Amino acid sequence: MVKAADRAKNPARSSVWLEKRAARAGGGPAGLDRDRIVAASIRMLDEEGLAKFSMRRLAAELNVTAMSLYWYVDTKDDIIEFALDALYGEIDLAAVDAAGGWQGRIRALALAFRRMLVRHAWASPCAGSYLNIGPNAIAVGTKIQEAIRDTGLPLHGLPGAMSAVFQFVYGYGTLESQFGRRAAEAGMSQDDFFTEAVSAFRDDPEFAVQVADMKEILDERVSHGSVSDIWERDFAYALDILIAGIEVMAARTE
Amino acid sequence: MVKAADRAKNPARSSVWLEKRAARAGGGPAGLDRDRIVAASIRMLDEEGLAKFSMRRLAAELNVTAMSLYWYVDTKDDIIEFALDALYGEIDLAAVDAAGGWQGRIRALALAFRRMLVRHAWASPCAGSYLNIGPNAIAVGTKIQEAIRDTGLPLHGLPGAMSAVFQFVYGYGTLESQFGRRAAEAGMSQDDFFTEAVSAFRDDPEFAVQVADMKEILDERVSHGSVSDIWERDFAYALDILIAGIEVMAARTE
DNA sequence: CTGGGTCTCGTACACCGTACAAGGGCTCTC
DNA sequence: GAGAGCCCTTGTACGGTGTACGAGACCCAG
Repeated sequence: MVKAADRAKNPARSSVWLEKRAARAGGGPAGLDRDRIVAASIRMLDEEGLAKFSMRRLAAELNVTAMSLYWYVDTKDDIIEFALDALYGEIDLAAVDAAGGWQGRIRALALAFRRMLVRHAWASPCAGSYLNIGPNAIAVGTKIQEAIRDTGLPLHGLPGAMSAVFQFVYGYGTLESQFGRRAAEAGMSQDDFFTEAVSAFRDDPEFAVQVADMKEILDERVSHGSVSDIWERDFAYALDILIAGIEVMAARTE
Repeated sequence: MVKAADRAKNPARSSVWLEKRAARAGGGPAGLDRDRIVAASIRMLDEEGLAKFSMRRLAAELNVTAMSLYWYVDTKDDIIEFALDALYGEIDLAAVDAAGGWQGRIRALALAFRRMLVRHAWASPCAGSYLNIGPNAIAVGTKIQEAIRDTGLPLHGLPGAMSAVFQFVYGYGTLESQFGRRAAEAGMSQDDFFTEAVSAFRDDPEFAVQVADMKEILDERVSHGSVSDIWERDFAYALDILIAGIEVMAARTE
């Protein structure tokens, strides 16, 4: 029974997870349920994207009216925050433990995180602007901390190292997933889309000099294979750099 | 005179910059102008945020009706894309050249990029989902390529190295700016906001074990100073890792 | 039978992006 | 001077959005 009046007491709550109230039971005639709402949301977000996702459409999917959802949830943002945390749950932490050494665990975590972002193109805009303090996000964060802690870096370097690796993964996953999303929306393959995007400045005489500089890199890129091969290769190389860098910094302070 | 019919021929154009049409002159009675529109947009976005930014509000700011804007611009998204590119123009590339060595130039570029993202909290959600192929973005990208090229890394490693550094900066800037934005929206200092966010799991008995693991890091963090000091320190350390990693990888292939 | 909680729905409000057509004012041509 | 035509601005309208509010429908306890 948290109605508007109660909600108004907490006007700028910055995350659902800071709300202490428990989830609604949900044995009503419509068979609604917070978990069902979140699951349906993820399905719709995956299929139609963040832009088309609306309370009315979600409600229709669940054979219910929009306002029914508000019994289980305070705002649309809360649904998205729940959905986002559920995505963190897709990351298989047991598999991470199976990898050997902190290097292996960091690689495994980075890859799983990146794959999650790419699989759900709506996730990275959300992850970027919410707090990510749900239980699944925290669990992933803890695993990350454990891995970073084992690098042998000094205490004051641990947060920086965590950022170096996982803010990179977030950025990379964002780039990759949004590129894929826009290509799909334009009805093109990623390869065609890449060609079109490059054409924006390749054809512009003002950028002729710059293009000459880039040409070598672009050519190497194209000759290497498809865009999706490139995503893999560059990601792997970046991780190599990061791990090498951590090893060096750890050795320096021994 | 690109009207709806013409626009429909290019239904899913993925960037303003792929449009060939030149900007509208704009000597009309209202003194409107694409540059004026973009400048006003940046001002409003800085002050009120992406969520409150609307065509009607922007038009009111310019003493004009919403539909007038559509003479100079095809969609709201186009305005944002123009505004975003203008932000890249704030990055002082001449100052970057003044820094010594590729290490210095990478540090200078990274810092300037991060500062830009933090100064304009609306920028990182946008930068994440648009293509960033406007003239200013390309100019920055070119400077980045030049710096990376001088690292001595093999050709096939250059894109990965670029990503390692600048997707990290993007991710870090996103985290920092969105954290600042949410704190401001909640009417708190970043320090208070941080405390509240941590409390979400610190108080939860389920996470007691995890918190024990984190405690050392959190304590070190708090003892080090304010949140904004921490942002600086961790960013610097992450860049140290990245540069060390690049140096190692370059040496390996010599 | 009568509450009162749990859940769903209908209606309504303010706001959004933008399509469309109707102008006003200017300049250029006859 | 009259008219045509372009540049720019506006009014109105459509189909959406999130969600506040109040009215019910159902069920279970007293």
